[in-house]
Amino acid sequence: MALTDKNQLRQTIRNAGLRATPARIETLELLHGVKYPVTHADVAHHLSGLGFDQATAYRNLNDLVVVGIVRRTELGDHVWRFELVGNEDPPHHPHPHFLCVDCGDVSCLSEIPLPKASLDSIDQIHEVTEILLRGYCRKCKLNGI
Amino acid sequence: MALTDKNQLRQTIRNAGLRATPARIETLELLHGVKYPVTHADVAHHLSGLGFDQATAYRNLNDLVVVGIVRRTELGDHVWRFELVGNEDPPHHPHPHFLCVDCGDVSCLSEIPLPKASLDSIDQIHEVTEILLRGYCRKCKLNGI
DNA sequence: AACCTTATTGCAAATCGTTTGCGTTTGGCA
DNA sequence: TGCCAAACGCAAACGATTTGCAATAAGGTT
Repeated sequence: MALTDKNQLRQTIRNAGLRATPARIETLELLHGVKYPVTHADVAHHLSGLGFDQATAYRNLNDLVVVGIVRRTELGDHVWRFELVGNEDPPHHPHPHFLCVDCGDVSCLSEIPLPKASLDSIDQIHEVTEILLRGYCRKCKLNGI
Repeated sequence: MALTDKNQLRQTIRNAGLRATPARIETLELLHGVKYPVTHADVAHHLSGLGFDQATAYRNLNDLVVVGIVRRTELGDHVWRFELVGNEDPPHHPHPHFLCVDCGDVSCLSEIPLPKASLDSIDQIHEVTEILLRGYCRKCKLNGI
């Protein structure tokens, strides 16, 4: 009955024009269960524990990105991360992330005010689709960097 | 006499505690000549034209980063980019970049006002060292994306 | 100016994250 | 139920980056 119900997930996938395979359903379930972007490796590891090949994990994530169910992000540490696009309105609006360069933790900063107006005034920029901040998180500060 | 004078570069390298080898001097000269971050491959290609190995290019860039002469950035396309730290004050202040996900061009947005205050108020963040924007540049918009 | 120590280099092989070729399996519409 | 393209598993290919090792060279010392 929940939105993460297997049949619901199956429907989401089918509506996007993809076949609802077990690996894809598992992938979406995993993505529904986290609150920050996960890496290719995270998903591949999870799926391989269920008997799926990691190439399948990679391919499915990319497919889900292509059809717009999932968003792919690069946070500066050379690995792709994935998160559900979700039902935001509009669905693809800029979504800032913060990556701690020390511990690798990622935070979603959906509520932070963006300097949208000033960005629009920059000559080179037509449209900003993503904003990423990097630095040190408080936890790592406490551990004495 | 210029700051990019070979002897000046040699001195900069020596002051940082590294040996002033021809490859390093060439690397710094190249970095002085550009106004946006260049990739490992850019530098490696330039140096290999001068008879240096690409492993040398990679190692030198990383060394220059370690000693603080060069800054390493990741703009979301899975390649490291490098730029001089320069004589800013303070030398490592957040330095926003814009990457066009279509054509790959990079712009430095050193003058754009940052929401510094609001960032500091985010719980997870202790210090922001880098800001990156991605999207489409005007040039690519004109070419009809 | 020759000398010694150790950082740096060249080359090739290794590694990491990711993608792809190909023959086999499977989802889902007819 | 049967068909066919989509998706799979496997293993090999890939591009960016790093590393091991023996040879070379920077720069302080004599």
